[in-house]
Amino acid sequence: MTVVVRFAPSPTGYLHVGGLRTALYNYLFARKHHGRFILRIEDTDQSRYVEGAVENLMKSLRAMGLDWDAGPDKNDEKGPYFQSQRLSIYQKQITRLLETGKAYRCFCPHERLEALRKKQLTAGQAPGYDGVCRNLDPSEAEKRAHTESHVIRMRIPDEGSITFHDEIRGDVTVDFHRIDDQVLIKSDGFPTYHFANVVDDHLMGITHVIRGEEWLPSLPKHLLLYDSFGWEPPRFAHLPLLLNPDKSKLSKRQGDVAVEEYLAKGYLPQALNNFLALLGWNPGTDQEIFSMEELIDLFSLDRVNKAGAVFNVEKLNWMNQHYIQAMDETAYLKEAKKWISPHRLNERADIALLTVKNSLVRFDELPEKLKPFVSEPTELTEGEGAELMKNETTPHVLQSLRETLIQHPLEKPEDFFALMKTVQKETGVKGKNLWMSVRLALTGEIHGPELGIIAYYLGKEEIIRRVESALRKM
RNA sequence: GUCCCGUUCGUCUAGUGGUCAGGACUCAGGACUUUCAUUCCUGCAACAGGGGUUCGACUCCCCUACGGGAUACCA
Repeated sequence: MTVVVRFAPSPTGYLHVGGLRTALYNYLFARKHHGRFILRIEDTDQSRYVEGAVENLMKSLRAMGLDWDAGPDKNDEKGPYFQSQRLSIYQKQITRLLETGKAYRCFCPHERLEALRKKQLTAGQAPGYDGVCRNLDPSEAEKRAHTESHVIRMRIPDEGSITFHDEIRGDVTVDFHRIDDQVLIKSDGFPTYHFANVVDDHLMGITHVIRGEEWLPSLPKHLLLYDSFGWEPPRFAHLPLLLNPDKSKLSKRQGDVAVEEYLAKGYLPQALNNFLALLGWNPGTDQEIFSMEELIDLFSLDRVNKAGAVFNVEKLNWMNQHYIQAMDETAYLKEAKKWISPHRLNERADIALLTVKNSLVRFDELPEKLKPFVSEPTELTEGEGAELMKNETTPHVLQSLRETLIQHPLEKPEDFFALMKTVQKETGVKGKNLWMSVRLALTGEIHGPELGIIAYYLGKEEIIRRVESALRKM
């Protein structure tokens, strides 16, 4: 049997990191089993239509390297892959359920149900449909359907229970009387999630439904639907949720949740994938860094955790830094140059970029990290730097450096060390006093990359200019 | 309220009856270094509670507590 899985987001505007994790697990599972990975857009809620959301979703998915075998832009005989374009299919299928009495038309006005709900809630009862239209005469209902606004509900058995198997959670049992007569077709003719989902999963030949845990409680309804149709249900795996630091379901309010935002901050797709893969799954070894190939090779549903996982940015940061460090020079330089404006650096840009490579956590930090190279030192009036500049040896050091510089070459970073050696000999100043004076004169900062590299980057003339400027301020 | 799911260091996790409960992130200390960072070393830190079962429970069962999810003509 060929594995067929799907990622079925509703287009709400952007790709949520939780959604990405679900997509990733589906993708890994599909690739591992040489199966198919399908992208299906669940746009059955007309009121939630967001312009450009689907394009945006696909863009993020592509940026993350998750390619699908069929989807909105890759139609085939099982499509279309927009649920909003499959209305006739749902119409046809619901008829079967109506005919067998597994579903019925409900003409209850919204207001009545609303009031009913309220009453039930205040009475401390479980809210649910009271079944007024449950036993309407089908032919009578059929007639009314032409003129009256209505929905179609599924008929849940009055008694009994259902036990189902989840690949991650094991066997779960739910009583039928707990389940409401779920709406299948809304009054606007669109299907609800439950109906469209089951119909599409079956028609598209989905073999494994891998989705978030929030769907676990409604699985009985879905199973009942498969049963009503006489279809064999796929296997199900409900993934633990991604959590905020306070353990609630990961939400926008408590930090970034959009994949595009992480990308915009300079997190690498590989790092984000690696990080997300480990949030709820691990291969049982101490390994933490995985290529996509390794993840595909090692992934299995039975090693997915049951408990929710807090999305810990600290760990993601560490991982991203690791991935940046691991990039080869060419790849790094290519990426880094996307994050700086081209005119900020001189012709020795590469050495500056390479120098800050190991300290980068995210690429959006690049301009800040490059400051020691590009910024004009500002006058030091207070703080540790100002104190050091007041040091009486400082002017001597700078004078000496200026003269030495004129007489010696500076064609590579190492030349600067030789140069400083000379300054040390001539002034008798060494260690921190020597180096800090120069660092402050050149960058205006007490911290920064190795001075030899900064000096080489700046070049003789610029160094002399800055040294003289510093001397004038003293 | 009701139903469902869950619970190992602060966080991500390993662990499937006998372990000094392991690793990673964070944090602290140290080494290296002209500074910061990187790197390396060391350290702090956990089985929610109570009952069983067993010679023996983090591991199995039950209860409680806590957390989360679901209870929509949203997905």
